Amino acid sequence: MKETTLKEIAETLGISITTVSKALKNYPDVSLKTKNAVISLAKELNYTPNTFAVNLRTKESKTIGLIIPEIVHHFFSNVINGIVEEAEKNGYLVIILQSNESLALEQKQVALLINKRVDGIIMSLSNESNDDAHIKEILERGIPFVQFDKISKIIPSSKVIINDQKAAFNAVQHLIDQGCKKIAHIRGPDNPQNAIDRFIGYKKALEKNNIPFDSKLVYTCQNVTFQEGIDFAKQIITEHTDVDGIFVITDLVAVGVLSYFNEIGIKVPEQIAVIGFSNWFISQVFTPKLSTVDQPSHEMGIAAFDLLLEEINNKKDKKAFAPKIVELETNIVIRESSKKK
Amino acid sequence: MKETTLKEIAETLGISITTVSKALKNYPDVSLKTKNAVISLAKELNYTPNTFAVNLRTKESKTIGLIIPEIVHHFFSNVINGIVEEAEKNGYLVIILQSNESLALEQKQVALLINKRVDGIIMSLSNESNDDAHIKEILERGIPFVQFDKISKIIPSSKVIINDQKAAFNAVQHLIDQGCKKIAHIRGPDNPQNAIDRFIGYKKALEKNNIPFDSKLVYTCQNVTFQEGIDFAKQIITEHTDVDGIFVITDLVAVGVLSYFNEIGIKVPEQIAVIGFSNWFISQVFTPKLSTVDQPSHEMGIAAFDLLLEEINNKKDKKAFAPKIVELETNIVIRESSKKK
DNA sequence: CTGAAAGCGCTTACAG
DNA sequence: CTGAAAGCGCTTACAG
Repeated sequence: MKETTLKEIAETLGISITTVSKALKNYPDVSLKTKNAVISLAKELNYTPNTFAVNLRTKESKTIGLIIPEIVHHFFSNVINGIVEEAEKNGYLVIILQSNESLALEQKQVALLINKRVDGIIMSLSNESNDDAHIKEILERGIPFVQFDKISKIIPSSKVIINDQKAAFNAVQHLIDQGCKKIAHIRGPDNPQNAIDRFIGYKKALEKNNIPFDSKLVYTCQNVTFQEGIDFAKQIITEHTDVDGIFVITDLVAVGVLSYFNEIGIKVPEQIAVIGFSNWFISQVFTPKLSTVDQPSHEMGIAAFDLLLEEINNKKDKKAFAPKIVELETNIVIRESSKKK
Repeated sequence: MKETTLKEIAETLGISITTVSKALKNYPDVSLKTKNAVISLAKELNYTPNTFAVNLRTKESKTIGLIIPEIVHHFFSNVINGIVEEAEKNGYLVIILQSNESLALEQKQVALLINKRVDGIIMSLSNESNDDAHIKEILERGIPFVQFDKISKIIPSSKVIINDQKAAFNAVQHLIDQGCKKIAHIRGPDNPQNAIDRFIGYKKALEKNNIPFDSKLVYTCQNVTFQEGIDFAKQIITEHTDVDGIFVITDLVAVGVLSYFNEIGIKVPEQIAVIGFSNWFISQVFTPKLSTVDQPSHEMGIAAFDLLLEEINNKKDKKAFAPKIVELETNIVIRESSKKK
């Protein structure tokens, strides 16, 4: 179908393209009469400015890119939700890409977004990411960039994070307060900073309470799945008959643990207390209800977009911009799976 | 940062812009020597074609729009996943918008995407949608368009659907086969076609088995939430002490039902059998495990994108395109919540 | 208050 | 094999 252009409106009205453009953009130096004529004709013809031309002229697309490891994930879909909503409110659209936890895909996707000339990029790294070249390229090209959740500490960009060490510390301290003496940890993969930090928080809590750290009590997820929860739960009770508490990297895995314990009749929390991380929806409806650390996912999305927008605007105004780090609060949510007392 | 352009490459090499463009696009009528020189300089300068200019010239953006009611929803995030993956494979990017089940937002978002001149639009209607004007505008403008899941039957576009009537019929028949005599239905809101069709399937199954239909046994969700499951479960057992089966519009609500029955000690399936719809992840880990209808969400996403791509390509070739309807198979998944025998 | 003109960075039909 | 030129549809500095 033929799209209406400024030229057509100008010709129909017998005025110049310049004036039509100004009238539609409400410039002050157009007579009211002309303005009204233009606006009403534009409306009649269903005129919509050609974004491709506008983008080319203004060098911005009012579109940002978002790369996340997994869309089908309670935490990430909530973050997406926050970003998309906040972006729309501010006149921006969001292109979503999923790295599937693969570094190769992530690199390709960064290239796609650079190529697409999005106004900015928001990203959470894949578990495989241990190479920064593609991230550095984003910064070198001067593209506004915000990291969240799984971040690279050494990349000097804005970040939206939580204090994983502290949150993990509190979760483990809570288990200790409930009387747990031998606490296992099912941790995340080796690369992600948040898995590392939660592990450090676990160790620090033990140390603080004079409980010796035992590396044999630490189990490392490869894929962070429900099934791994089942498998590690089995392994833990086989290898350590006296474990009485488990701190798990994330709720999905923790629910796997609970599910296995339900099946073989281990009483939670009486025999073994369990606490997860993320406050996934399922955690509050599972039996027993899972204790966890609430992460403000929707708010993280909003904060990430806001930081990006600030950087985009500063860039437009040619103002310097120093990366900012926003740290959001987390809360321990105590439910049935850890309440021994 | 300054971006490299064709012009710069041309000037550096002392050749024309035309030749540079052709060399990079691998036209056959460029000497190998020139081609190599261009390619290697382009690489060195990190050249990336300016998509804004390419879009303007070619009149396509290799970007599609997706409007869904809710991102944070197991079914929809799986569909998004399928669409985003399939799009990327075919060189397309996906802009996501969420209508939040609001007609007003949905209308605004359609306008945004039209304005953005995406190459096509994929959409699932909001529960509020009972007005087609904005959808018709998509078609009138000749924008390739595919509906899925919550569709408008009368809009002549391509569609990816399941046979909701049949699937619901089978689910209810299954309850009857288990010996249920009085089956309640917690249905979805009034507008969505799939809620209507599932309701019809429910009625047909009763009819087929000579069970009288009783409108008092039908409960209508407004927001399709976990909490509504709890509330309706309570209402059902208060109002009808002899209900022995419930067919629920979707798993999220069904899990609410199960959760309430767990709490007050009603035995599922012995006293009341329950079956949901969608095969949400949680359904297989809940106690009791929820019977449900498996909907191939990821495949729906792939099919929707493929239909859209076909229409986009036909439009480019100026070929006529007749809307296609793809109906995907569903399967009943029988788990603990409905197995009386 | 109005408009001619340049230019954003590309693609491609056409000429040589 | 190479290149001059037109044109995609806008925006905006500038002149009148």
